Amino acid sequence: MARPREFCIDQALFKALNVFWRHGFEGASLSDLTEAMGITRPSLYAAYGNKEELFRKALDLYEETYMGFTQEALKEPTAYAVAEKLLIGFAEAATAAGHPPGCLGTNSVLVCSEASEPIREELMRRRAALEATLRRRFEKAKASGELPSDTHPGDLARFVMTTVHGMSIQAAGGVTRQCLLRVAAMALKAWPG
Amino acid sequence: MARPREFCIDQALFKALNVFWRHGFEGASLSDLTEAMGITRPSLYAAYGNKEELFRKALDLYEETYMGFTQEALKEPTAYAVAEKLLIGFAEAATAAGHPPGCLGTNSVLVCSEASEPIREELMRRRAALEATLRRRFEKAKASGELPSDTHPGDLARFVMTTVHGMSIQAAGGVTRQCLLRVAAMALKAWPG
DNA sequence: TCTTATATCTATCGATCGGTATAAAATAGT
DNA sequence: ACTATTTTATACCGATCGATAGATATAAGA
Repeated sequence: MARPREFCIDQALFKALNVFWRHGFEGASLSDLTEAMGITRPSLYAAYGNKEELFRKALDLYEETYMGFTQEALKEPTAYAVAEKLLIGFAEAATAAGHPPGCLGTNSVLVCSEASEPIREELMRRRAALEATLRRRFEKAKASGELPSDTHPGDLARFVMTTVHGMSIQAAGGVTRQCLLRVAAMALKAWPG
Repeated sequence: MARPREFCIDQALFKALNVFWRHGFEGASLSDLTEAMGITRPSLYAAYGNKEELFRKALDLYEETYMGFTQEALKEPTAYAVAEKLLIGFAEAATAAGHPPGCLGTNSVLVCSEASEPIREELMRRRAALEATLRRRFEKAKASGELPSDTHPGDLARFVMTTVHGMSIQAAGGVTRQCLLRVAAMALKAWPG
């Protein structure tokens, strides 16, 4: 009973996701976004709220679309397999064709002006959540005897996350998938036991 | 034979370095910079050129002041000791008191608007230079028999740099020095041989 | 003291930032 | 055909961006 929208919300959100991925939250201007999405500013605000909400929606879409392997990895039977799948998954996701290299989360998490602190904190929260999940998985493995009793699950989780973030930076700098996979394999050599 | 400058160029540059460190190149506005430096805009332009040149000068000062340990590390007698000193040095530098956490180079290298691409490329260049130096050091160690003959020096250098960059992100997120040192120790367990 | 040279201050530049008021265009229901 | 409702496009908002013009203040040399 009203004029229908002339663009597809999800399709335009994908375009926005790509812009954010490449330039980060602050580096992506509304002009960049609307041009890539093929819509005007008022359409963007009517459909998504504002730039920050658009970013959060893009972030959700990103996790659904590209980070699904993390939930898959956590289902692996052994802690080692979880870490392996996580590292390989990130190496592949950060270098996949069809989207910018690196990790959207990492790309916007480091520094920003004070105006974007809420976004930075949101990203840090999500990052910490994954690390905590990983730590709990490793605690379980330690309790079940899979990991040696002198293993520190928190350290192990942090080490895996450190490698993941490092790979994300390397990927953003143009390092190839093969190279990252070798980095992942090397990190796994540090596995305890 | 002219009016003397009322501020110390090096001292003000240190203030600018801190602002860039915390907010990155784009996230640091001229207002942030001049306020921290205690000078006005025209003074800044007269003394340093423009924002980009100021950043490069701050970057040089940063490497002199905080990254000296990398050159020290490269003088270590064994490849393992080089890697160890590099990892420990970064862990400590990224968490030292008196300046923002993390690494200035990493903080501005990830993403930016198209206007700051030159800065991004400069940082990537410096990063790649350190990795190449490291790789050559590991090649020497392989030739001399210190490293097993099936070792890939490029992979090893990339793995060390990946860990360093990952630690930088962790530090920027508030991870403590002790935690980072344990990450460094864990990474060294992957050492070949 | 007068000139010359540089530094500083105030005030502003054009461009761009994120965001919006307004009104025309397009649909569905009556 | 008319009304209600939503989307669209144009044109603009105040704020901030990096950068600078012009005038004033402060020194050294003649």
